[in-house]
Amino acid sequence: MRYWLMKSEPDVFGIDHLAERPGQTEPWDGVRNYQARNMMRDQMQVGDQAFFYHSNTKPPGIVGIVEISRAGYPDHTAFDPEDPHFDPRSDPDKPRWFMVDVTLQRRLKRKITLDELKSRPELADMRLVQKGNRLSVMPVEEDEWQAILALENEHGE
DNA sequence: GCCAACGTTGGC
DNA sequence: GCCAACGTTGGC
Repeated sequence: MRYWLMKSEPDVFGIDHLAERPGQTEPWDGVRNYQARNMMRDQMQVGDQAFFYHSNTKPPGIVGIVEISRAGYPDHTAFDPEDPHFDPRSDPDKPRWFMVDVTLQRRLKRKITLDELKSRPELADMRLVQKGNRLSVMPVEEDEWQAILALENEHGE
């Protein structure tokens, strides 16, 4: 079992949207970055867990935990000209983009902010806290995962 | 709203 | 294959 972190803008698709979906499950569609695509297509497995991170909001941070409930499969939004994530280069017979399904496991008791993650020496190696990071899907080491969960029960800054 | 960082595209 | 131009991400 692996651990991940997945970013989304709460105005576009946040944890409240996920909570309202049938089965609290939703395809993680629209990812158009090859590194993120490769991880979803090749590495994510059913049962893996991921932090749900809210980006482009004040303050950005981790708000919940989701489980990967379906492994990588073609992102059909790339085939639909009406869809904002349409990509004419993705052929249904040879899809360029992939997605997974995520199911809400639980919300965190409080948002663990990016500032807080940055302040922790044990998390300094996380790609999330490094300058210029733009990857929307990234692996999280098990010790980092546990360290972040431990923060949940501490007071915020 | 700004803009630094970074990924992608395409001319050469 | 290089790299300038361009588009996007995402913190601030």
